[in-house]
Amino acid sequence: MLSKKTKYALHALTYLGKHKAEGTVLIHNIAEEHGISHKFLENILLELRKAGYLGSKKGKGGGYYLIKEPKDIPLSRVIRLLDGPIALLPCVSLNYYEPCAECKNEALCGINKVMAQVRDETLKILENKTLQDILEGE
Amino acid sequence: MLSKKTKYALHALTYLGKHKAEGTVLIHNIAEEHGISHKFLENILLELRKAGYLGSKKGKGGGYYLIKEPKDIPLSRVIRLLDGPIALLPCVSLNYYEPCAECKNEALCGINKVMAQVRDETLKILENKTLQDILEGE
DNA sequence: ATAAACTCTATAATTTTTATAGGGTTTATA
DNA sequence: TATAAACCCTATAAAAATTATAGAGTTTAT
Repeated sequence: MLSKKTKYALHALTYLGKHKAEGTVLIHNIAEEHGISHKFLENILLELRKAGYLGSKKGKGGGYYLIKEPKDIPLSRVIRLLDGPIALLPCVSLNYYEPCAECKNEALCGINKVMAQVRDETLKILENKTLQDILEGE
Repeated sequence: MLSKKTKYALHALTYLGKHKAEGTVLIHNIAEEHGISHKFLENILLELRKAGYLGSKKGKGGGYYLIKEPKDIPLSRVIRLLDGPIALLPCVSLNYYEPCAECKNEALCGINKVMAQVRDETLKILENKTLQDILEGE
């Protein structure tokens, strides 16, 4: 399951996508719309900005806005940013690889092999679904 | 990512599949092979037995053994049993459904729609990979 | 009778996630 | 140029979930 962080990030991105015409949007408005803690959401938007998905304007009249096209924001990226690996095991993660302590030899591990396949097929799904798809469903 | 519980369950099932000829296998042997806590693994094997994957023999000379064919143990089942939902959000879980607090109307939620598609496609993957596939990779 | 091995439930320890707090910086505008 | 609005940043607290342990049953081969 996705963490609340990732879920809220998706809500925020969706909100920003829908309100693109308004220029900037306040954290406050997004938080209120979904009943999310303002401060918690603040941290999430900060991460999304640092990762290059959002721009911000400081000071009075400021706010956040999308700086990427919705079609260029795949679920895979948002999930990796906020939740970490998409792979089901650390030993097959492309971006967060770590060996599994209980496994003596990865090359001889059937679980490793199958999970690498699962990862590849899962990635295909998550790379092909974008914010655009979410927006089209609203 | 899978919890250690699920990961250890897969190791245990694999071990039991490989040692099918021996009749029963001791918790101890599996735990030692992978450096897993005996007691922790004990709880996991208990769950697998209650779920109908394993049989056990009590008393001296007892142990665990597979009672399902490896091809009839899909990853989806093992994951659901030990880790819970496969869906990325509670609002699209088939087996563990719960509404999302921050969502006013599921029918109008683009995230919900996309995640239902992701769930369907992910399930296809996890229902088609079985213990058999793992065993063939060892 | 005894020891081996699974059964079951409770609880403790650890880690991760979620949430809050509060001072800092920037900027529009009166 | 003072002020208030709004994002910036880091630290810490609270809550929840995961991981691990404990210990008293029960069953069974010998």
